[in-house]
Amino acid sequence: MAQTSTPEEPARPAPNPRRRSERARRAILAAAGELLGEVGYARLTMEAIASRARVGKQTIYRWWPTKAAVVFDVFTEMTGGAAGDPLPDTGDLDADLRTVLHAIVEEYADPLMDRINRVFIAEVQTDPELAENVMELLLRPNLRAFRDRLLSAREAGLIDAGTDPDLAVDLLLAPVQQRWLMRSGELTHAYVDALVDTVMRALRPRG
Amino acid sequence: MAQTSTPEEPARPAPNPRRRSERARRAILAAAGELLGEVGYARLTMEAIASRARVGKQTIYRWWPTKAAVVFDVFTEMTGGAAGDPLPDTGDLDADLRTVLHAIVEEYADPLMDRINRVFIAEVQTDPELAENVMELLLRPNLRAFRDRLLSAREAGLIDAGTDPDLAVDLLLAPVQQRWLMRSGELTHAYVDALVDTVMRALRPRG
Amino acid sequence: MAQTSTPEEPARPAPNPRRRSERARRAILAAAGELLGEVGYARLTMEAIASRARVGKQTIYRWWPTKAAVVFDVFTEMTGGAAGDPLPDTGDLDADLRTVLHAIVEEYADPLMDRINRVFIAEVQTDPELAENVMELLLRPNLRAFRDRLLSAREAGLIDAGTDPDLAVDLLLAPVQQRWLMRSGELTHAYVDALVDTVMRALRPRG
Amino acid sequence: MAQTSTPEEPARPAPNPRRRSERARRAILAAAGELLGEVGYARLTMEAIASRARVGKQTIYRWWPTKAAVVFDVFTEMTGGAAGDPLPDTGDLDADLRTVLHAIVEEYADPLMDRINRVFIAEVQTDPELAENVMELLLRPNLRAFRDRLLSAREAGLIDAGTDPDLAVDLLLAPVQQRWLMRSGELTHAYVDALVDTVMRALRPRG
DNA sequence: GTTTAATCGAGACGGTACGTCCCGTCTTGAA
DNA sequence: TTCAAGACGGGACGTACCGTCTCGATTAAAC
Repeated sequence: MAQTSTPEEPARPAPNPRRRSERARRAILAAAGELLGEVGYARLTMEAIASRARVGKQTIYRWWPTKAAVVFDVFTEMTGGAAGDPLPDTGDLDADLRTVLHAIVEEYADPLMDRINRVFIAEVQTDPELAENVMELLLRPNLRAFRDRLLSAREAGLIDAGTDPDLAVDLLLAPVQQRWLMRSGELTHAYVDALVDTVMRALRPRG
Repeated sequence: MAQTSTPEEPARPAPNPRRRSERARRAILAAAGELLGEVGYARLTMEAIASRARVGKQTIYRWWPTKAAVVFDVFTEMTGGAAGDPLPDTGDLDADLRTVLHAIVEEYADPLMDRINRVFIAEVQTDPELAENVMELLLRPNLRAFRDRLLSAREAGLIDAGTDPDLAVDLLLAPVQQRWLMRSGELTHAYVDALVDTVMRALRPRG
Repeated sequence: MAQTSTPEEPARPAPNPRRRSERARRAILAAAGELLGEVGYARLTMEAIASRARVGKQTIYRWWPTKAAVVFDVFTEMTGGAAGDPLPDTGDLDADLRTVLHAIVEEYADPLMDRINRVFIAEVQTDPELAENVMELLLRPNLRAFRDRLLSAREAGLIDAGTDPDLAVDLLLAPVQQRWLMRSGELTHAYVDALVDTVMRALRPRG
Repeated sequence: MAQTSTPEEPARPAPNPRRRSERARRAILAAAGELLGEVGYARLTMEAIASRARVGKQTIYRWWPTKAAVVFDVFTEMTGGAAGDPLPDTGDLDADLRTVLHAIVEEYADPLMDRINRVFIAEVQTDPELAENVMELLLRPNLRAFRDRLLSAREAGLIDAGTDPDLAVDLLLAPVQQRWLMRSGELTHAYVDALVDTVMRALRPRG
């Protein structure tokens, strides 16, 4: 989750994870989390993390290649790997989608989540390896959960047999994420309801 | 287009734009553009821009508050304010949308555009003022162009009278931008075609 | 006097001495001098000098290549280039030598001079370029002063015409410096008197 | 020879020398010696010694308090405690002195001896405890050997009865060591011969 | 011969300082 | 006044070593 570099350029002899200090790991992630809240990502420094965690800088660099990697672990530690829980399946597809999308809207409304999510979006643009990590660990599981719910609905005949599930997922998630990301419009529950209504109109089984 | 700070805090006597050196301005933007291509945004420094442009650092700081502002101007200089051109209106809404979305896909496929667009996405997460500039000058015009085309189609009875044009725009653009942004899936012309098909199914006039 | 490196390896564009800040120069030398007295040379750090002098570290590194070079300038600033004053010439050679050697003994007895002199002796063992500087600016002038006095005495017929002045200088200075340097014996005025007596016995004109 | 600290401050339970690994001791001294030759004393690090010797750092710190102490043992291991051998006594004092001083000149001409001797000179300026060790184990025996030879010559009536043997030793050794140490002049056999000649002139029995 | 406690190789740890890179401001002539 | 140039005070970087501190895995002394 932490290691982002693959080609091992400078041949530093690779630290032994069995001897890693759990105490230091926790202190670093805690310090990073606190500072992230206090000063934001741009003004977050490795030096400040080390000093707040009462840890040598080397101890951070030994286990994380970059500031982004540390923050990434702060995040995964926080959410406890909740990403990818399957969607509820009450039989009422519209209601289930609404439930989950409302929850997402709530999450984006939380200032800490907002901030930390924006950090990833920003970092991911620059660091392709981090991008892959974020995709694989945070996004893809969610996309899959939606996809699975839609597939089960398709089998139940609730949506058209010809529906491309990936496209359907994009139609449900992308507008929400886009509004949040670009602040291109208000992100309300009403918006989500209208979104689900409209998308479902396109997915309904055709004659 | 350059000044991103509004309240003129530090009482520096506000440079006189009439005496501004056009030569320096051009050299700075050119140097910034080149370096952006060579090292990317994160490793782009004011110092390097100044040195490449054979310009004093002060000359940059006199006219742009931040690195992001410089790059922003590089971008607007490049696109020549093309943002916001109205969509073609051939009467065939599906075809018009496809045309424009295919063009967007092409743009994202251009490495320089890809890179520079990612810079904005990243910066915008941190700098709310830049965010507003980007929204106002780059995004909103495009959204408006789509919106106008959809409104004209609604008037022509091609899409349902109850259609929320903002939501419709989101449905057409967000999936494309999302795929590009998060690299969450291939961004092909076939995808765009399927997208337009599906969205139009939701928008068609209902009995 | 400060620059100790000759081959200009990394091609850093060589700072312009005309624009050098006298204020910073003075502050750095003052801070270095104070700290040298407080913690000694081994525990003296560039960081502490910079911080005490309220100066960026780069400002030190811009003008001095090493800690030793800074301390070297502290020293030359202190002594004001006094090295190399000609010896008194009262006509009484023995008395003149005694006067000067007693003064040297006093100088070595001063704790600050002791400390700073030891720094040079130590550094000079490692850094041949500094060694050359020290030799040329601090030692050689003194050796020359002694040599000149002995030559004038030889012309006056006070010492044997066959005397090698360089050897004679060594006989007068080396034992004093050696005792101080290696702490191999007490360095008293009585010792100096006996030394002059004995050496003069070797130098007296022979039949 | 190794322990330079006297009062056993930190109550660490004092390692048992009987269980000491001879293999490790040799490897450490060998590694230190090699590295000393390769990178010099200033760039010699405990870490490098440990790694080259394939030894834990603790094993070094267990038996030597400082880098200087290690190098000191490298040296004593090398010379095998040859310091302090009595001077030859052929009856011809001048010849005996010349013999020994020529040997010293040869020693200083050997690059490894030159380097290692300079290390001690340098270290001794900073570390008074090491200074005492070096004086006691390396220098004083040599001084004593010279002194003894001169005393026997004085008894034989070869030099004046009033001669202070300590001063006489200084007159013979200090100029040689000084020239080597400060590189203040060439250190040739001719120089040594002239030195002995001149000094002996001062020491000859007076009417 | 076994036991057992100290030493060993290894290397992670909390730290300090290094020398470098930029930041954004300030100062100096020349145009 | 603006410009090119670049020195300045400062903050953070990522690295190198310091000397201390665990870890098992050998030893070698005492049983």
